[in-house]
Amino acid sequence: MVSVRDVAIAAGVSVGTVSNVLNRPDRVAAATVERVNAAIADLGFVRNDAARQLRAGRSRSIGLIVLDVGNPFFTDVARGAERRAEEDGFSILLGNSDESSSREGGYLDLFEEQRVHGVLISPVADVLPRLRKTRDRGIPVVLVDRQAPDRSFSSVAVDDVAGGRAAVEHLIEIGRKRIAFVGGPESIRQVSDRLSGARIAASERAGVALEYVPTSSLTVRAGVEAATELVARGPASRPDAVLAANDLVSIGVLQAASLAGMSLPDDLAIIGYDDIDFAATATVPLTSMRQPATLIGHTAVDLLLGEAQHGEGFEPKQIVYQPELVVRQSTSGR
Amino acid sequence: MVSVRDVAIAAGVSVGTVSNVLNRPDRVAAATVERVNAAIADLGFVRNDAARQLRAGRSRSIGLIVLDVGNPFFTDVARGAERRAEEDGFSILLGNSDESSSREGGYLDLFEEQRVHGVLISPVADVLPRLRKTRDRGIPVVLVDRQAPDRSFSSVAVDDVAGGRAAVEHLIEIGRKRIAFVGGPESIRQVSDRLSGARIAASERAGVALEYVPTSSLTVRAGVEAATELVARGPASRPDAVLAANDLVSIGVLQAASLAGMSLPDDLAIIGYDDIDFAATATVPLTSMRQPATLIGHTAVDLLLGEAQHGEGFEPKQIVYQPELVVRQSTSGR
DNA sequence: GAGGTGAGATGATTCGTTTCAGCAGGCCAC
DNA sequence: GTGGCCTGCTGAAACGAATCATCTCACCTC
Repeated sequence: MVSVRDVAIAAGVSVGTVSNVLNRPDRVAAATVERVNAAIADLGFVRNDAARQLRAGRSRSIGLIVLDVGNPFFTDVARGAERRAEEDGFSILLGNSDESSSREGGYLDLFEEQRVHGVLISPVADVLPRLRKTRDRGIPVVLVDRQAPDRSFSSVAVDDVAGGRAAVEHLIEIGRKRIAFVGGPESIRQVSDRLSGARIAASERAGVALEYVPTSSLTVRAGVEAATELVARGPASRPDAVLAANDLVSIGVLQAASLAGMSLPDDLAIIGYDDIDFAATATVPLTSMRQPATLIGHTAVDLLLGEAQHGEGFEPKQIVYQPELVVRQSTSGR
Repeated sequence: MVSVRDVAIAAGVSVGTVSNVLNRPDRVAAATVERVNAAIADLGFVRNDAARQLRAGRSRSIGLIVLDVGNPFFTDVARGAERRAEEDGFSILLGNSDESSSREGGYLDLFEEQRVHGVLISPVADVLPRLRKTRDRGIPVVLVDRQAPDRSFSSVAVDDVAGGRAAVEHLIEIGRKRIAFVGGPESIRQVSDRLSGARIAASERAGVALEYVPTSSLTVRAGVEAATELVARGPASRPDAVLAANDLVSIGVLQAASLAGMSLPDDLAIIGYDDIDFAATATVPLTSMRQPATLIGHTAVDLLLGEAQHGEGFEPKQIVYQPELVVRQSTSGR
């Protein structure tokens, strides 16, 4: 492996000069810059990032921990974050917790060891104490798609209570009375917030019943399982509408309901959440609550870099976007 | 920031002993281990990965560059890779080239600077010379979903020629004569291989015409655009079947065709490629060529770690899986 | 020609970890 | 009592880049 030292020897200068060529070429005479660059190309020199980081004290990476890489919502968040990070010469390390606390913890450990510039996280459950430790070690943390109850962390979120509420209000408007909320686990804030929004909307209207149908995760498979149980009930006790905690679950519900021969949305109206690209292309195009995924990622990195610059005593900021109802066939029947 | 040195002082031992507690606790007396661990917990010591790496000469990460993180096929590959890497204590750095050579190059630079343990890449176009350099620097490279024409690299791929061929044979079997292959750019090997497989199948049957409809990328949007142009033609010159280069494109085609009021699969049969989860849940469930995505990622890491251990003179291995036709409504009409 | 200036280059030092030759002291065998 | 051999621990030497106080020297001014 060739190091700055080798380059320095080859170019007939000192290591300090090579370093200057690399980092502040304006301080070096043009002829020297050229000579050093020639030596670099010649020897195939590649900077050792570990050495830079060791010296600098921290890395130029930002850790991002998401609940599920298989969910397009999160890949969109990641894409937004990456684009913003790129602007400032940072890169994103993507970690996938798969809704598991232990995997989440593993990534936090990893990111701390890497002396990451900051951490963006869509937390599984209550890792707030852990995150406080991380921040105490000097690593800024920004919550994604979730707010800290005590406002002690910066966050970029969408108003999930309002979203759950708007979704159920829409279902009520189209005449539905027996509504099921499908999703879980409740420990995920997105789930519990959307559920409580749904409950508020339902309680405001007489004659509307809201049932909570828990699932163990937010996947297509979980949606299929929950819906299979639902449609197996008699038509009388069966709900006439489903609000799913996210689009993956709603696609599962839709799949199971069609398979059981139900007519959509007549027998069952379905609303999803996130408005991923595939919602519009589903068997019956899905009504969904749209969230500005790319923007969320972008803003989160913004906040993080701001916090990283200001250092201590930075006032956490909470950003909340509003979701938007996108009506399609699964609730409008064309 | 607390270092091994601080821990050593706190525990009343030397730095060497702290390091041994961290890495080979069996060589240290039990009482000492305990004392050191207490000091670590007490001070909140976190290893500095940069320093470890600098010493070790390379990192415990593996770089993975994919063409599109938004494509579930690649997130499945990533998941498989991650699972396998985890087993040996490695982590995956995920880079998204978005089919852009310059972004791809950027990630390669980054990974080289990080002295990554190895690189898994689904290449955009002809980066082979560049990859050779990377390997010459001592970083093993494994191609994913693509073979090196000269077998100079290890690779894990799926037989795309066979896949394209099988797909078109299926279309011919169900009586289609005017087949369009939609996808691009051709510089992506997956596209050109699937296309040439398709051409072989078409040429073997008299009276079957195959048309190539290029797109600029492999996305839903690109599929919509291409299909919009196709359906605008008169029914006589319009194809009666489409093979899309991947599922995202096929979903776009399907969307545009339905919107234009075409009856599927009667007016237009559609086959996708990859069999992502969303293929089965599309407006009209999509026939698709299934690829073992998770297995591909798993195997790629396997090969990589093997190559990394053997060092020089490692004989590259080419692994080729066979795709599998999954017939659904978009070609069977229920 | 003395004194001053500043661009350009230098090289010792630093970051935190791992490694490894070597040391202390206890124990056993002869 | 000496030599040999453990076990457990030590401390200095790397790893590669960045920093910064310091030096050199060409050039300018009076």
